[in-house]
Amino acid sequence: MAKVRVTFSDGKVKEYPKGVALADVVRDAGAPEALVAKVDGELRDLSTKLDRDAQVDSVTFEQPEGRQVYWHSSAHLLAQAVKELFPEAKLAIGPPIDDGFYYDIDIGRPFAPEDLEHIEARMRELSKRDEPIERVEIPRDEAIRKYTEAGEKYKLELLQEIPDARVSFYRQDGFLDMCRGPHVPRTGLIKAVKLLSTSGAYWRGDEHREMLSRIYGISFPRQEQLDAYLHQLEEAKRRDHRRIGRELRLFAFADELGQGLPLWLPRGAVVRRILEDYIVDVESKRGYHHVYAPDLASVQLYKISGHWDYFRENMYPPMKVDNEELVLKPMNCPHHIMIYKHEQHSYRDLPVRIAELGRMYRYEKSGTLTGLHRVRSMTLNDAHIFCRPDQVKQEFAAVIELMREVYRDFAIVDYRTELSLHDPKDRQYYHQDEELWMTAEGLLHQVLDELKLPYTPVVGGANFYGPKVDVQVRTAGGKEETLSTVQLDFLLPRRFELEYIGEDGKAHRPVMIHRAILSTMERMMAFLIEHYAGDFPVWLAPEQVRLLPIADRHLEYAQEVRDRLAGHGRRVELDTSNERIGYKIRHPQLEHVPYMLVVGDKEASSGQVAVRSRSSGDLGPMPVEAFIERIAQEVTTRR
RNA sequence: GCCGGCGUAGCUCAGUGGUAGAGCAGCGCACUCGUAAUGCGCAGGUCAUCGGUUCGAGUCCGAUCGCCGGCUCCA
Repeated sequence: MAKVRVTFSDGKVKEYPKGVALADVVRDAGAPEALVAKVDGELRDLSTKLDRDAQVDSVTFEQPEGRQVYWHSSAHLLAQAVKELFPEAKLAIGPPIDDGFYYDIDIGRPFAPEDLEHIEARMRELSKRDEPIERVEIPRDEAIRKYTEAGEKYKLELLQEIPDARVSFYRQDGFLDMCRGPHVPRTGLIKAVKLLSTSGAYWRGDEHREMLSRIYGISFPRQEQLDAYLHQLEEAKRRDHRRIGRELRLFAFADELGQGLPLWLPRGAVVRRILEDYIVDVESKRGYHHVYAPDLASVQLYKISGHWDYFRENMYPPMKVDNEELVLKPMNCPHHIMIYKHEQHSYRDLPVRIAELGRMYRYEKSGTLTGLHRVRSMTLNDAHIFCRPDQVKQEFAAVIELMREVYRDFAIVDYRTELSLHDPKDRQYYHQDEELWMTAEGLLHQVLDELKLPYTPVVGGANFYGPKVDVQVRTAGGKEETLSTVQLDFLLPRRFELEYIGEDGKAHRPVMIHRAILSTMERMMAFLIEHYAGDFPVWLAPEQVRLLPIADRHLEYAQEVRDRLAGHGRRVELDTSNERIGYKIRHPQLEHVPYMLVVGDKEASSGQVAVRSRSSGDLGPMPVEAFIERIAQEVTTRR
């Protein structure tokens, strides 16, 4: 009998009869938990028969690839449940996502919350039936006939684009779904399921096409894992900057004021001013020059820059005054370009780094606005570097270094870097000079590689004027968004005919780097609130110290201490209420004030304060001077 | 902008067609207290807005506005 040689990931080699099922191989290898297996690096169903020598690795739920397969199979189970409950439903697509899975379905009406419960219950039943999930290959024309008869128009559309003569399907019980696979071997493996939400989703992501109903769900092999996941979701909600922002009185919105237009309340404004002072200071040390530009500009400026052609749908419409047409500025770059152009530059002057905490107004679709993450009025920590072509790499590297310094100060470690490139197939969103794109994108690839910065390329993510490097962070809601961005631009210098005088006495064209490190003040604030879960470190805390006198007779001493701390620049408040100390502590504790100072008879007579920390509780008494020193130390080290 | 859900006191939420409620916060009074809620009292509402059905609407219907979750888009 013919044999096949299997090499396992630990290097062991074993022989099996030719045609052995992968399920038997992985079981033999001591991996009964395997959901699928990799054969020479490619994911395969466990039912696959092995007919050649190969490297075989078992894949379980613990591995990201295993999860994806598991959730993909869960999406099929969801579809099966929906089809049983709503036979007229038309299925679209049902992929796994980072956290779970979804399926886009058309049942001619939206799903109601009760529908979800019924579907979820049906999924549990289907899991209990524990049917095998089998791969079947069907000739293409037969598949087309099946789907035409069934009226599955979305599947049919997908099928039209598959060139192969045979198309793979997966069958569980009577349910059949076109799918590339692979899948877990049995429905019974999908044990703990929760359908989380429904929403509308455009067919193929195109807002001009049908609106389908999407059901999101999550699943795990064990109930405890699902419970833990749901608990974690609840915990994340507690970090939500909208909730903490309201509770800590940092910012607010008012219906009367308009959508997406945040108000910075006094305590939030304190944090913002610290951030602004901080970044201006850091940038100044690195050769940036800070400027101010008006919020309004002639539409003419944006016609030259190209924003009018490529960015108009995000701009507020122009207002006519006298013989001018003015718009609210949606970006700062043209203004900084005007500043660059205001004087002549020698090659010796470059790079010129023009920075601004630039307030911008963008018309964002109403449905996209969320808290401070996405607003219509925002202030960007913006800068534009005008440099010679031979300086691009070093300037780019300097920006990345600056970013790393800033991230250290805020203890930001959890982020991902993307290289956003233009999509040659989608020309209308990008400037038309393909050669410029090649130059700019090639340069960015090179710079990132030299900096050893790992990144994910994103085709179609570029701005109209050039490619960019985006730093992605996660919100409490689990969504990714851009914090820092560095963009390379050969286009605007050309459109504005920017020049510098070279060594040869002739005019040359500079290159622009657009960059934002702290993002917008709004988004940074949202990020920091969630990052710290409201526990701002002392240097950022809107209120650093709350003074808590034990009784009325200690008010005078408390005031004295308050004044001394304020004299050292501390942000300090005094609780003058007639309450007992436990109650007085509760409030600053809930408001995330880092230090509480309790003063009573003992402290007043000895010139001390009893220090309580928000995080570690009672620290005992110490001289006022010692506390002042301690907190000053924390502020300078930004702890 | 599109799909769905939601909108009752500053906040969290009860209230299934028949006289608008609770807790916390706020204000007043008393207690002067040692590390996360002292007690008593008082106030607080065009039930998002507008229209409709009904003898009667917080409750049912419609529109508008806003918020939330997605889609699309993006700092």
